[in-house]
Amino acid sequence: MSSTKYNPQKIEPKWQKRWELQKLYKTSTVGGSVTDSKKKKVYVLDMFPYPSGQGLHVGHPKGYIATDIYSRAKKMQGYNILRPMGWDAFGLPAENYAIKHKIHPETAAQKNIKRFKEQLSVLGFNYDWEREINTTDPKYYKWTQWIFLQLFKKKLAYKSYEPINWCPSCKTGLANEDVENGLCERCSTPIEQKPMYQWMLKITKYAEKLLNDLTELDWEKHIKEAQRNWIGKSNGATISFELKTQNKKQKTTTKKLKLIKVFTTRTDTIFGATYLVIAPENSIIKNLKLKIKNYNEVAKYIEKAKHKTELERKENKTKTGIELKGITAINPANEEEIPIWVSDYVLTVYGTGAIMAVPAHDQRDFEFAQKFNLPIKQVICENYPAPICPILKKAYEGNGKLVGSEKFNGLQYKEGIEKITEWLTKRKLAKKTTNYKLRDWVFSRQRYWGEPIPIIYCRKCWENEQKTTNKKIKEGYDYIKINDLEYMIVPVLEKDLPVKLPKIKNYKPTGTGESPLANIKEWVNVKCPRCKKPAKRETNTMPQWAGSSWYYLRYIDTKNNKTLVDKKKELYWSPVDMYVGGAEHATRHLIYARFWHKFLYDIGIVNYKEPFKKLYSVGLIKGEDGRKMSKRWGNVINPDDIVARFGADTLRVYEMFMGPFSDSISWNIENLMGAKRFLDKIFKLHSKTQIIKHKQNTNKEIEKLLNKTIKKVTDDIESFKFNTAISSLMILINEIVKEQKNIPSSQLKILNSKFLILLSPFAPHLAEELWKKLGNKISIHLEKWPNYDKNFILEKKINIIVQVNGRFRGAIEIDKNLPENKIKEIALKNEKIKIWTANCYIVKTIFVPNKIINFIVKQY
RNA sequence: GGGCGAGUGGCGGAAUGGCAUACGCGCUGGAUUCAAAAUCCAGUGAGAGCAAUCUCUUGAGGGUUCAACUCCCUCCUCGCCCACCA
Repeated sequence: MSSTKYNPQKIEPKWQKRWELQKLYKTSTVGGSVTDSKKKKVYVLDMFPYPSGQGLHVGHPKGYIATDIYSRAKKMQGYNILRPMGWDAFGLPAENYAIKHKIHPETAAQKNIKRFKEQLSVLGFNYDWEREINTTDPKYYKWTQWIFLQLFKKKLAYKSYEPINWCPSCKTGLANEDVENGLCERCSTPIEQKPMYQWMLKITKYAEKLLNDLTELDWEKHIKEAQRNWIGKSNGATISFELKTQNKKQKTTTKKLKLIKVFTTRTDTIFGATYLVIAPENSIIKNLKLKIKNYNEVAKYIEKAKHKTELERKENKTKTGIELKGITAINPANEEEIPIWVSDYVLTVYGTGAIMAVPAHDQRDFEFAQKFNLPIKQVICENYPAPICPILKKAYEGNGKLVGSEKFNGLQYKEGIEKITEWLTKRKLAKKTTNYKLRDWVFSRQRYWGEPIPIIYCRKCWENEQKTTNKKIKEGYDYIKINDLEYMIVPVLEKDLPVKLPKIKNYKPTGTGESPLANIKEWVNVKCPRCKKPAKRETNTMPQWAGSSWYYLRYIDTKNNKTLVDKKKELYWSPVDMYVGGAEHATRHLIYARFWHKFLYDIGIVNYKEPFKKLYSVGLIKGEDGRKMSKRWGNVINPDDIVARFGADTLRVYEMFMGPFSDSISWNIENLMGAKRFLDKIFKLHSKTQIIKHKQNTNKEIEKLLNKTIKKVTDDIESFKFNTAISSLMILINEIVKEQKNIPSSQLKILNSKFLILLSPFAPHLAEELWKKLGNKISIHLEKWPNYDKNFILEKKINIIVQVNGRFRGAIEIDKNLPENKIKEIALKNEKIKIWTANCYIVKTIFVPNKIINFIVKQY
């Protein structure tokens, strides 16, 4: 009848089909029944995949297996579960793949999704596929566009013309987050700075909230730290330096050119500021043009700096620069006249784009000063009163007290910052300032495969506006100048959403700063929704990160045509209780999604401030050679092959048993065989006819072990320690196999049932198969999770460790909670202990109840 | 340069103040087999010993403690993230 060999190839597809037919994993609809909405919920979410052309490798499912186990266990523990899956299919990689293989991106995306879904389906996951979403579906991106319109209404989406990161290979602008070490994150091409019109999202307005609310989140520390660093808050002061032309007595007259402002966190070092440095792109330079005697040379330097890629700037550690001749600045602290330089080691995008250089206490300034022979003045000393300071070999960046700083001498540097800032502020020369490294999000891409930005440019509206109102309108938010003609920026009406991405033949990037959509006349030319006169559509598209910044909300209410998500349903299901994905998203997806979520909260769309309550990051599965799995190294392992050879349950158990979930560990086929053997052993135990001896007593030992195992597996699943959960299951099964002849059949049956329930989240197919074999009619996955009996775990007899002088010398079995003096008596009578206490007297006894007794002894 | 984390058998790892090396892999020996695979049994950190047993051992050094893989300090090595951010 039933086969005696464990045959996953046969049983796994069988159960997958049945589960699907039974709709075992359909999420219960909330709102319909009272009991359901009263039931506690758990929302378990994987970072949805980007369906690439290569398909999945064995590393991808690791996180999905973990969430599968977690959600299965939670369901059995009585929770309402939401566990959906979907596809993040817009964006550069999909488009580049499509261009390379000469297939339309839409066709490629569909093909890749199909392949991914097939690969996932053989692993036996409990996704509710009725809630599948796809970011490229117009019904979905309608709401991505809708969010953009809301951002626009609140002036958090604006147009700006400034130099941004440009990838010459992908032919598009990129966000700061898409650049790694000066290279394009997708294709590793050096990034250039190119000024162009861009849609920007004002994420900086949320910098403080994004930073502060991190404390509430139950996330791994390193992810939170990564976000903190990325936001990069620093408190300091903006200090004004007055300018002087070469004609020393005559200060510059133009009001605009009177000052240069710098940002510093170290006001205490201002007496050591011996020159100023301005970033080449800083507009101050152009404004000072007439005063600069060597302007031509300066202009040349600036031109050269502009053409350097980010990478060249960073790689070339030797500092370059040029002095602005004919113009100097006054150090507001000591009234000293100091030179002004231009150098590309100062960034335009941070602070004011100008710095006060303190070469004695900043290594970068130090290098620059040395190269150009500028004075280096030490104002912080480690020892105070300072000995004659030796000539510095490098900048002293440590702590210390102030010297050479007139009345502030002797102050601890922190106090110095306070006092000097106060002193300058009173004279209106400084202002406390906070700066962030976080920059506004460059939100437009000059590419085809993305959500169209729902904006229309109307010349007529601009003209009407000029005629009819005196209202001040603002460039970027309200109008835009293209080729010297102004246009009003008109948002698409909400009722006209979605703005569908037209299907076109030529979708290759143009490189002109416009997307290929610009060539589709019939799409670009539209009626203005305001004045109904001819107008033009925005042709840039949204970046890859747009759709993924809110997808977790849509799963709650996938089919809603009226709103993004029903607020009541959102109240019930949000926030995501368990979110699992790669750590590489710490400063991209996770920060963007938090930003959008906070915005949606502020405009009343969602009920909670934060989207993801708890977060675990998946550790990488490396190749057998220890390198990252990649086509390049030929070390990629395909999950389909593993499933075909060993079965999905083996793959699942192995990947969870490899080691700690967040660690990256190399694939090892022999270890995988170990997981297979574990499942074989279970199958074998169940297929053997049990020989039953009658009238046996309940086996107390195995009962105790069972209860311990229930506790261990339950706790370990909760804290994502799957490796030790599996190890405790192994211990239990080994013991059952060994002891089965000493276990009465009625007890063995219960034991086996409970074991299978504990196993079922890890190896759902095998557990189901054996569950049926035990005679059960209803799926094991609908069973209740077992409780453990505390009384079995709390043992009556316990082992107490006996130490002499802190060293282990034996263990004694005693009744639990025996008083110290009794234990002492027993221990000292013990033969083994006697050896170590002979001829000694006891100086001290350390006793930890039910754990240890330690005698400190000395020889007579 | 800054931030975060890690270093334990031949390997993946367990233990997070209280018997270091659970569990798995590998290896060695044996059973089974014509033979192999699979399976089962025994052993497996190092050193000494016939043995009971003892000594040493968690990257290095120091400290706290009756007791340290675990806590503190210094150093070394590796990994990840960020980086001319003033």
